[in-house]
Amino acid sequence: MLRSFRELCAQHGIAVTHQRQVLYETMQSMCGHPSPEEVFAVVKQRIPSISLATVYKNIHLFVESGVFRELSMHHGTLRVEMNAQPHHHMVCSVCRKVEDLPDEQLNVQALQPVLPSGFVVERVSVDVIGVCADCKSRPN
Amino acid sequence: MLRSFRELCAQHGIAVTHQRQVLYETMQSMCGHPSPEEVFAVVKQRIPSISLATVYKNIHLFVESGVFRELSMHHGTLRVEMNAQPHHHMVCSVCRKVEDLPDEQLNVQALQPVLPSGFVVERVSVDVIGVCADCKSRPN
DNA sequence: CTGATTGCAAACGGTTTGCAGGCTT
DNA sequence: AAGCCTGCAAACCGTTTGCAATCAG
Repeated sequence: MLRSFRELCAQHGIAVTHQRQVLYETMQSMCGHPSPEEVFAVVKQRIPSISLATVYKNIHLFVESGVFRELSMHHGTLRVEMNAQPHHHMVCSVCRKVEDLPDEQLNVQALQPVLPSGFVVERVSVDVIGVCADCKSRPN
Repeated sequence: MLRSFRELCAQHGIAVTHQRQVLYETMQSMCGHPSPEEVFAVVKQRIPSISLATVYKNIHLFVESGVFRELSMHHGTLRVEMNAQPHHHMVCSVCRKVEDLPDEQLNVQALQPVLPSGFVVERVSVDVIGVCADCKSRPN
């Protein structure tokens, strides 16, 4: 379970640099889902000369090599829901296309979430993440 | 079911303008979840003089007044998942804070989604959307 | 008539890129 | 030694804002 950063890098085929190691440790130590700017501010305390570009490059490297994951598979730009029916989404992890999935096709009531008290639920949204038929058949 | 745009505006307390009406009709007619730029390109065919700023202003107005909804409740900036355990999310619709919800606290296997053939599922991600305790207690 | 809405252009904020020098392997 | 990685500054792109002219109620 407790493995060194060197091993982790070897496993993912990426070089071990000081910036990379401090960034990794910092991200692991931060709770929640901080933004790149927030991570940058903390890393800067240990490496004052680090640049924001390096933080971005390495966060992407970590995500691409599978060390971390992206929080949301959705598009980066504003997307609006015009479908007024209750429904959920199928998201393609390759092309990021989002398709609707009618609520009846999912047994959402069965979820029965155990939540901390104080959180007032408005609705439950399910994303079925995978690879769409188009991306599956496309060679690349 | 079939109600006029005038009625819809009256109901939401917003003024009826030509741009607004064409934008609404265009968005309703586009399938999927087009970006503001994509909507703009289509609306421009009917109103060549319309500006992108107007499209943005009105999409926001539609979302604020409840005519449409936002596709994803997540932050606009890049957020990374450092928690390697299988889990889901509780998202506050007010402050957009995201908290983790361990997979065991949700009966996800019970969902049994009915999917179109050709879609290969990687995982199912559940967002429990609501208002967190902090935002609930905060007066504003 | 009054306030809301529009189109424009400039500003903005988060993110990416090109590049010269430095570090890892 | 070869190539990857860093820091910098400029570019980028989606989005927002300020403003004067125009429109809806």
